[in-house]
This record gives sequence, structure tokens and C-alpha cells, in this order.
Amino acid sequence: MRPRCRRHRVGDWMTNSSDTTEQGDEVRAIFALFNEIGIMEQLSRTLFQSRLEDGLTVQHFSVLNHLCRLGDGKTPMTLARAFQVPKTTMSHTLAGLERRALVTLAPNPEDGRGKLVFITEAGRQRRDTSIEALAPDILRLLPHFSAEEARALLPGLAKIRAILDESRN
Amino acid sequence: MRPRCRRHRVGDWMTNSSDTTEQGDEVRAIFALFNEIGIMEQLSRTLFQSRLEDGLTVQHFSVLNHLCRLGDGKTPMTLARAFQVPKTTMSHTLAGLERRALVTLAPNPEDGRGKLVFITEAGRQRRDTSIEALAPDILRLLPHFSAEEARALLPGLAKIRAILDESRN
DNA sequence: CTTATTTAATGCGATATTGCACTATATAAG
DNA sequence: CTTATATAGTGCAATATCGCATTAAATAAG
Repeated sequence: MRPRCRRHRVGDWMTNSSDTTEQGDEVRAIFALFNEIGIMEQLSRTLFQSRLEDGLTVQHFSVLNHLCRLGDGKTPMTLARAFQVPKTTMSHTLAGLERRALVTLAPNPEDGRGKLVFITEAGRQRRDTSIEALAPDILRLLPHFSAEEARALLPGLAKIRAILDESRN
Repeated sequence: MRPRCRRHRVGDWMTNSSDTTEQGDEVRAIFALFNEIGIMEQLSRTLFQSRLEDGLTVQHFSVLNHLCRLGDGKTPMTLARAFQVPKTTMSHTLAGLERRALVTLAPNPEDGRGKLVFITEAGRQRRDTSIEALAPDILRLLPHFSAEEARALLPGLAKIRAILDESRN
């Protein structure tokens, strides 16, 4: 028996509220949204992670990808802010990448306290092979879901994301 | 050959691909979607977590909420499947809840190997107070985002979620 | 019944997350 | 210049995640 209760995550705690006001409805709608988002994030992340080898995590990949696409030579603190994680977490992630020789850390010539992160050739290759390992899964999803639907959702999601982003501390 | 792109998270790695086929477009659209979802999940989870006290995590809360809303007396394995985490993770989460006296674990009378999870009165209270601590943040978001928009997004997201859910191992 | 296989749960180890405290450097105030 | 404050990064500790191996019980095969 596979219980039908897949909807029970982050956002659903108020969906059975006795609050029947219009405001309550709005709150419930927004939390139902967060609910779906939480589930989807977990599913996609698990799939993503399963395609990465040698203990590379999605965070590792994300940093490599960021450096590939947006350029390297950034400070760890800049990366921490970009990914919205505590600086200690980014420090740890970068240490893992450095240990795997996928990035190098050099002193920041403009700030004696800081460092600069550079991606290595091995890092770029690792990013490319990770993408290749992942692509088949995406293609497998395509027959079930048209890109039109994805595109239709994007603006609304981007708006919520912007609001959440602004309202964070 | 430094491509221009502004996004930088989970889903964006193909958004600057040289693949200009229609299929490439679809893949990029879907990954842009996962990109937004990943960012939103992180933002909402961080906010959520910041309102929980005494080291309670979002996972702890989610389990308490699940037991409150859908009934307790479930096996740890059932919960692990419901939340799509490894059974060891659920075991650890339940141990944390038990240590805080928010749940109790009893032997399963129908299966000598298994246990059953019950929420305590303190657990129910903790769930309620957690919700109360969280509500103001939701209300603060409401002026910026109408529930209409949230409701408009839900069906599309639910569909993708269902597809992802089916295609997992 | 006996044995093989499957399943629930946990112990353990490697790694990840993150708050707190600390060092070193940069910047601002006096 | 000197001092106060702010910022970048790391070490450490507490906890979380999760794969692998193990134990115990249920179920299937012979």
C-alpha cells in the first residue's frame, strides 16, 4: 500500500486550519505552493545528486558551475552570499573542492584578509562530465512535460523568489 | 568565450548551451524552472528554520506536523518513505524527537521487527507554538503577493511534481 | 519443518551544516 | 597616528545526512 499522502511537507501545516477568513485562504494557498516547491526540490536534488560521482555534492557542482559560467577569481564571501549559505559552509565546500583539485585558493591581492577562488582545468572538465551524466534524465522527462508549461510557470515563480529574496534578513 | 548569464543555481547549467535545437530549448526551460525552485526552497526553508527554537529542525517539525495531521501510530519506515529520506535519516530524526519527548516509540504489535511512532501531548503543543511563531512571516509576505498568483501556479507545479515522483527509483 | 530471502531498524563512519569564537586585516573616528 | 569597529576567513563543536553492515523478525521456497 502506497499512502496517498505525498503532500505533507514544508507548506502544509495550515491547510487544515479552522481559519475560514479570506486571509486564511491566502495563507493556505501560499503554503500549498511552498509545499509543492519543497517536494519538487527534494526530488530533483536527489536525482541530481545520484548522478554525481566521487562524493561530489550538488553544492560542489553548483560552485563549479558558478565559477565556469560567471567567471572565477571571486572571494569565498561573495560565493557564500550568492548561494545564501553561512560563510563557514562555503569555507567547507571550497575546502572539499580544493582537496579534489577542482579549484585553487589564492591570496586576494586587494585584501590581505581575503582569498580568491579559481577553477582549475580539472574543475571545468568535472563540471562538463557532470552535466553529461545528467542530461539523459532531463531528456527522459521531456516527453511527459512540455516546455510550454515550464515557461508558463517561470514568471510567477521568479516573482515570488524576488519577494522572498528581498524579505530575507 | 565568457557567456553572459545571471542565474547561478541548480538548474541553470544548460541555459547558455550552444545547443540551439528545439529540444535544447525545452531542456533549458525545465532547468530554469528547477533553478527557481531550488532558490525558493532554500529561502523559505531558511526563514522557516529561523523561527524554530531549541534546535528543532524543519525535518523535526515536518514529522510532528505529519503525525498531527495524518494520525500517528505509523512505522518509521512508512515515515521515511513519505518524506523520501533514507531510513537511517528518519531513524535519526525520530531519535531527536524522542529525546525531546515530542514523540514516543512503541513496539509494533503486528511486526516484531518494527516500531510505531506516537506523538506526545508536548509534541502537539510544540507543533502549535511553532506554527504561531511562523505565521507573522507569512502575513508579512501577503501584501506583496496575491493568493491568486499562488493558486495559478499550483496545478502546473503539482503536475511536474507528479512526473518527478513517478520517475524516481 | 528447514532454509533462503526479504524487510525493519539500528550502529557506525565519513562527510555536511552551521553557530560561536578567534585571528588578521581593513576602515572609520578621534 | 591611535584606537574602535567592521569584515574575511578558519577552527571547533554540536548536530544532520546517509551509505554500509548487522541484527532480528517476517515471508517464501523446498
